[in-house]
Amino acid sequence: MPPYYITTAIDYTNAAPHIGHAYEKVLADVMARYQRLVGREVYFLTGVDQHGQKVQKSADKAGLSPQAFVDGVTEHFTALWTKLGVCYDGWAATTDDKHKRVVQAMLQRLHDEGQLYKQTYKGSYSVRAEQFLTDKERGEDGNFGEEWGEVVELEEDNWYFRMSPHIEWLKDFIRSHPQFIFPAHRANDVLNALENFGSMDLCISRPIERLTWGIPLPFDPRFVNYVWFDALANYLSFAGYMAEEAGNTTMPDFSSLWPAAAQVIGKDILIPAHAVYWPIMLRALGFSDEQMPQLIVHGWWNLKGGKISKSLGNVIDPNALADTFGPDGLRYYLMHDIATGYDADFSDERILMAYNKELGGGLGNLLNRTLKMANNYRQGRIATGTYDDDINAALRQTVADAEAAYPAKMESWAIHHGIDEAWKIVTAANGFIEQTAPFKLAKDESAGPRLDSVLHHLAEAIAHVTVLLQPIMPTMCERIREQLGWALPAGFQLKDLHWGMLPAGHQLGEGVPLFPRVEVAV
RNA sequence: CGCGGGAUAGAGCAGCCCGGUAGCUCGUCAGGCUCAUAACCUGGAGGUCAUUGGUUCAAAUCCAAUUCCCGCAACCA
Repeated sequence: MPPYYITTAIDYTNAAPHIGHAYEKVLADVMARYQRLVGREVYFLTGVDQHGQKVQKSADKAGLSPQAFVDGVTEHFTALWTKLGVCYDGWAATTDDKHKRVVQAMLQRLHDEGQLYKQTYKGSYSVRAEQFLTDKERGEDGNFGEEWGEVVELEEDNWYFRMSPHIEWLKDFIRSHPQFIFPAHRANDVLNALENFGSMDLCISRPIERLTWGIPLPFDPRFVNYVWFDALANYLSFAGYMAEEAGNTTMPDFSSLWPAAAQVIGKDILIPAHAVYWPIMLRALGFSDEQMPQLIVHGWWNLKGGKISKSLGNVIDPNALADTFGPDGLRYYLMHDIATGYDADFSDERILMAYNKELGGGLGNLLNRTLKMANNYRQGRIATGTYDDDINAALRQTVADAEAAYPAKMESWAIHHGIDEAWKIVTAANGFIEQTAPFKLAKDESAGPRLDSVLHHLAEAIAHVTVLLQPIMPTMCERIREQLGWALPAGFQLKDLHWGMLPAGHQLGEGVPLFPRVEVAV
């Protein structure tokens, strides 16, 4: 089985990361961890898009060189990923020389093959916005509004990429490959957009008089590349594409990674960038239909009602949320309260509830009460014995059912449903305690064997939960296992789950609350 | 008639693809328990599954129409 190559959009280093950036990276990280859990080799690539006019302007404003400016902003991203446990294998920074060389090699090749051409464009140019204006920017009266400042007629040469010859192919490809875009309904959006696309080619350059902060065109030094062959190409360059031509060493083996199994992006950059430009770029470079990647298009976190709690601070700052609820608390919320591909409303009340009621009251409390009883009654030692009954069997069945249903949910990006499966075990185990009342069994000498079996079932069930939730809450699952006195054996895979992972005589640890209640006046 | 998404208990949502007693989290009310992070368990109240029509023995689920909300292209996940 080939490695699982998963990418995310690379974030534009013009401002600090917000909740949406965090969601996308955590989503990809959860899938990467899940794939590792099922034993697959994973290459997880994420990074930052550092070139462009906005960066150049922001850097000027801050009195920094563009590189110094992006380095500073980039640190906010890398620090957040470290904090949130986003564990990537490759870091795609577009100012990386390795990347620049590949982009130049790609462009040179397309140029040599006649897929690029130079043309003069004449139009209305806003000096203030530093961009050409189209009819869309015209106001009701047909003139450009004051917000554009001085508008002049300007003539400018630029390089273009021939996209028109591929538009019909793309339509056919999308229709015949429903797997290309997930969720499927987004494909209709793309096809609809393509109908109005005409025969537009893509402008891929800016003259250096206007933009210097970019990758120079190798065949025409008076221009730098503009956006797409820089930003989108990261998925190729950092996977080892054209490494030899570019003189890059120690790169991944491209042939084994491509096509990417999942390219996780937001719905805003599907059209036209990822669903139009990107596949056409790939095709122009010679990739076949079978070598097209799969796009995973996620929705947005909206702030409905704009209700922001002062006591929580700026509620959409992922750093503040991670400080309050822990990195894994935030990861849990971000994965649980949204269906992949759809939008959700961010709610500070909901994250507080998810943390206190579900993580604290549900999972955390289950662990804590189990360990307390085991330590009080049995010095934390597991005894398996021969006692069994229907109540025990029912709990084992719940565990088995959840583990049977879990993989399909995760594979299909229904992360919230995967979590639900794990939670069925948590709920059943809490109910199991009420049914069996180990605290009563402890007072009855003759009930000793049953008490042993009850405590064993609880500890074992929790161990199973930590495996299912491992991709979502890696740190907390490990902490739980520490308290259980148990660790995942080296090379452990999902299929290695079985009843009896905690052997007779196993020594449990001490219970310390892992999700201490957060008290906030919302 | 541009396209797409949504409409399910007080709130937020799942279920819809593959029709068969309407489910989850929270809130609320009443009990229970006492091992536990003021937590846990049980039960109740609360829903004409937006509307209308169709297919069917049977529709939240399939089909058709209607209404209302939310998005929709350039450097913003």
